[in-house]
Amino acid sequence: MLRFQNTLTNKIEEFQPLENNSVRMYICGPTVWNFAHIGNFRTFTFGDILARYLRFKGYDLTHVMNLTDVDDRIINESGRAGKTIDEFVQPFITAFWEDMEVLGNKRPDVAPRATEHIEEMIGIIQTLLDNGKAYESDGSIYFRIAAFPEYGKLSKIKFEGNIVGGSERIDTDKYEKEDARDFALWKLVDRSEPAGWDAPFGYGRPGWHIECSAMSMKYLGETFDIHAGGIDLQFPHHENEIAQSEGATGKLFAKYWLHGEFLKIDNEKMSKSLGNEFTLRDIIGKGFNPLAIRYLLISVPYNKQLNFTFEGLQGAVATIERLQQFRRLVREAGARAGSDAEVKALVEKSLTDFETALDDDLNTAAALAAVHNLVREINTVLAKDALKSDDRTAVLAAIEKFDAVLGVFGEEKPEMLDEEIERLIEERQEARRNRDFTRSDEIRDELAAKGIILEDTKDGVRWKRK
RNA sequence: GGCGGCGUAGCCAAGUGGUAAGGCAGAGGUCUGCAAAACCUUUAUUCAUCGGUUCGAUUCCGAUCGCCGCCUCCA
Repeated sequence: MLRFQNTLTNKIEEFQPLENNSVRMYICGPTVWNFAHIGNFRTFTFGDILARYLRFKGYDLTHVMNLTDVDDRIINESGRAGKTIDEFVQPFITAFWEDMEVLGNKRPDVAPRATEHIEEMIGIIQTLLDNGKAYESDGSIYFRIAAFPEYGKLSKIKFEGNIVGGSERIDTDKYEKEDARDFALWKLVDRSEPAGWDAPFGYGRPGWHIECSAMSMKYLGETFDIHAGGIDLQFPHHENEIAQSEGATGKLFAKYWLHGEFLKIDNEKMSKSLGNEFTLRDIIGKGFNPLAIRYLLISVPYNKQLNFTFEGLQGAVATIERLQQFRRLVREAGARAGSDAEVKALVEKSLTDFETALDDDLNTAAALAAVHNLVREINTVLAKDALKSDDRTAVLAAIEKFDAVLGVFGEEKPEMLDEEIERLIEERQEARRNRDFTRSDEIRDELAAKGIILEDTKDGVRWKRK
């Protein structure tokens, strides 16, 4: 029984799809104006785990993640570079999908771009104008929060006592609003500016939040199951999405809201000024295995702050190697026919524990513990050379299941031909038989330099790729 | 100032009103020509601090200290 901490209701709730077995999910994606940093990827990796787990549970999932390519920074930067939005943004979109792939995150079913959905945004804004939930002021269109009494239900924000405008903040919506809380749906711009679109209510560009309402409802319907994103989007972005969408349709927008917590670096907030803001590319550039990064990102449940340290990442590297080594050992185990009741029970228990953990609001830490427990127990059996063939099949099947959700075991990619390796190993064995350890170590070092690690066992030499 | 989260061994951390998962690192051992890998043993009388409730609290309540977040673009 899958349960989520629903940030809309602030309760742990049993997951109940709106329709039978199909689940529709929307995750707020990146603003594609630079290389995304490691904190972004924590959220997107959590989204991937969520999607994988829903499929693991047998749900028929539609997974949408948007690409924001139309905010002020993008417009300004592209204008400055003398490029169209598309020219400016395309390299970052390419880089983003490369990063996602390298981290093992699967592509969403639909990844719509804001600039390709201006028409849908205009449609929603027109509806809001028609039903009195939006108004025009100095040519721009604003959402009328006073006309949406439920405003604040997601973030539980109260406006009394909050720091309001005024201070050091420069109000970019410099036009007259009925209420300071009202937010822009459509901003009037001059035709001389780098980017703008024609709408019945004037030439301009969309406000900061309308794109997600437009794209989510286009691909998932007016009411869908899950809306997820980073905690920082809860207010105002998601709150405003609810206001716009429900204001336009009169229907519930999304049933479950899940928010991923922040990532800290060395117990400090990640920021440019502290010089601790790393892109995924920075970290991979330091030579870390992307799978280890993935492991570290999912080693703490999504709704807890994660303290990212390079010491911890180093630990994740060792852990990943242990998991991969485990799969190799199981695959290569010489097994006698049959099955052992105790081993069989171990495998079943680990699968049960794994699913119980993830059912509990996607507790990946506990799920990994279930994996590690099986690894340790089966390694003990392997050390006694006592794994039977049916159990070996069951263990490999369990690894497949774990990895369908976690994606941390990875797959090996050949760099050196197997025959070549086998030939060198044979030569080394010959040298060892002649007790020519100088030569044998030479060969071992040579192979190690090419990422081939040798292990001498009583049954012969085993090799693996690092 | 308003609202929220967190503080568990050297590090990353799960968790619960009934006596501390898991990983990394460390120590000792088995195995090995030496390694590597794997296995075994070992590493928190204690869960920021101080009070309170309770037969019993790390877990509930209050206070204090510290860290983080939202309220302003941001995953």
